[in-house]
Amino acid sequence: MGKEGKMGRSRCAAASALELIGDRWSLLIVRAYIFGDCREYSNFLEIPEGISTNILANRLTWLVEIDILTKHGHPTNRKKFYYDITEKGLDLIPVIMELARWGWTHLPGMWTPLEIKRSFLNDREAFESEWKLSVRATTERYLQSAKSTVQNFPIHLNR
Amino acid sequence: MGKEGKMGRSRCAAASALELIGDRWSLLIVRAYIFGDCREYSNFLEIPEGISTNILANRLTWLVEIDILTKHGHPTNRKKFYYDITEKGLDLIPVIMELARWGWTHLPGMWTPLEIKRSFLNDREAFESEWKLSVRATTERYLQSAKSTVQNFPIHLNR
DNA sequence: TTTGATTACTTGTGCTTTGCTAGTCAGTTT
DNA sequence: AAACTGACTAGCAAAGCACAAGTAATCAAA
Repeated sequence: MGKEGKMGRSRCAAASALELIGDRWSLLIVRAYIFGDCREYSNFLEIPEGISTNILANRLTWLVEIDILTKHGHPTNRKKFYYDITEKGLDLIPVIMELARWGWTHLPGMWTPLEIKRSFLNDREAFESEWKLSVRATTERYLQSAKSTVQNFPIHLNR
Repeated sequence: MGKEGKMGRSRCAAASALELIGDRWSLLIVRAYIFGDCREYSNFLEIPEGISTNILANRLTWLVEIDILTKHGHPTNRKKFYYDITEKGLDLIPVIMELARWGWTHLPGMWTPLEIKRSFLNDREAFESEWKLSVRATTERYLQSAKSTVQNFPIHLNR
């Protein structure tokens, strides 16, 4: 991909992080995964910021390449795929949350649930580990419901 | 500028923050200010990632426009300017540090002083307020040394 | 079993942003 | 007065992105 390119690749951790995920879309996609429950291509296409198809395909490939997401065949529908997130990806929660915190304290008109603000500011570590569990659980539920759909309507007799 | 453009401007705080400072250079410039003691145009030009002049001019204007930096005439040299940082700008310390933490824990070969890691991980709030003081002090020193240069060599008699 | 929809892309076109290099120009030093 | 500095602009090529259209595989319905 185009990312490893020109930049003198300093050994500054912040600069290198930005080199990998500092474009207009990567963090937004990770946010949509973690906080927006997106698991499939089509889910990401629907995020309110409006990403275009080619860029989405491009970024998903990239995020898999740098080991933030992993890609898997859908358990029951062979034309679908779903994405899982790695520890490295989940570890972006603090980055996204600090960005959000900056936004809600300095920009007008932001919509952020009070409960989220409160629990994040109250104990960041606890917030992070709770959200990690919640993300895993969402993936679990997503996969379960994929399977149960088939169990509930095995051969579409009920209509 | 080009930033407010296409994006549907969701009310998500993280997305809006990224809309303002989520490009390849803005955060790097703020980092160079806070952690690299850059105060003048020419200082920023020398950061190891290598920013080009037009982009730098553009981003500095932008950062002033969104109230992260402020621009001032140099106290003793009328062709120079220096930049000061606002509270809104200093409040990006946690964002930059979380990015750095992600980088040093997940990317190989990063150079980060152990003391910084330790003190950040030990108490983030303390780290932030200490650095804020340090940044203010650096600006103070920068301005003092500009003045004292003149005091030490008032009419350049001593060489 | 053909027809039509869905899903996850790829391709093509044009606009916008970036990156590099080379000026410019006022103020400063020599 | 000449050379130098600091902060930009200008010009152009390359990359990134948006929008529209197309494709290939799969699935569902008639």
